[in-house]
Amino acid sequence: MPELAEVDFYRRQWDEGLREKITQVQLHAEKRIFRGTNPRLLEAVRGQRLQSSESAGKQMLFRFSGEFWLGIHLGMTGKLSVGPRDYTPQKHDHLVLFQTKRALVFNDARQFGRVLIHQGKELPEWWSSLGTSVTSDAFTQKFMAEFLERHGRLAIKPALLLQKGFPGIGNWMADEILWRAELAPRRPAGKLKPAELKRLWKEVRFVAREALKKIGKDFGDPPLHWLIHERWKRDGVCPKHKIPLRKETIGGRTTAWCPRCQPS
DNA sequence: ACCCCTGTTCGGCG
DNA sequence: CCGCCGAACAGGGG
Repeated sequence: MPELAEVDFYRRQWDEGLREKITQVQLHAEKRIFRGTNPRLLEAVRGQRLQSSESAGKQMLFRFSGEFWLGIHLGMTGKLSVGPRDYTPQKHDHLVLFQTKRALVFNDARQFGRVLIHQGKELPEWWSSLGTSVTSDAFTQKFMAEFLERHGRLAIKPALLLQKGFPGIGNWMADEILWRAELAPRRPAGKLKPAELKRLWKEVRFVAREALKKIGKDFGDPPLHWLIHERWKRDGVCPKHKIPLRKETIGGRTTAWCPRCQPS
């Protein structure tokens, strides 16, 4: 499920446990979710305090005392939650960090997500090598255009899903952005005119900011007139024209768009 | 039973 | 070596 704003929402769930010690660690060490890392390292998090958390795109980073870093990616079905101190871990709770007053729970049924553990003074490499946040000052129209140029033959829809260039943008946000920018999803990324690039850049930032505001805080609903409310309906219509949306697989992902707003 | 899925990664191909 | 595509991953829900 989670894209930019949902990821940030889930990250905040564990904030309740900031500054408090981990008293016990339960995990499913053999699960795919720990691929590429050593789950045994996590045992040593017992006795350490959760110090801070942040998110970047679809990635989250939790910092613990003792120079421990925990990275989490939620994949398609991952979520973070808080349970009571006597919480009983469920089938897909692959990592549960107990504190005196609560349990910090990571659940992921499909295990497309990932947990990474790192110990050391420096930020882990997998964190520092992430792309430039789409809401930052560094994400300029020029910066975006140069990225699209490097993937010039790729359709704009799958280009928006490249996390190196658009960290946090996922399937629904990409469709929302293209609909608002009035760009057909199959347009080659490298062939947008200056005015189109400007609209795209504006809407990338608008949709990201607005989603963070509405969803990131309390998982509220996206604004009423947004495409997201129509895109998964069987008979979804353009919020603006009320005509049926087109739906096709583009770059392996279901894509919905309005043929009138977004002409080829 | 069958088909869908807000995500990444890897192998094959050009 | 680079970039793109489809399949695979694993499970739940309609």
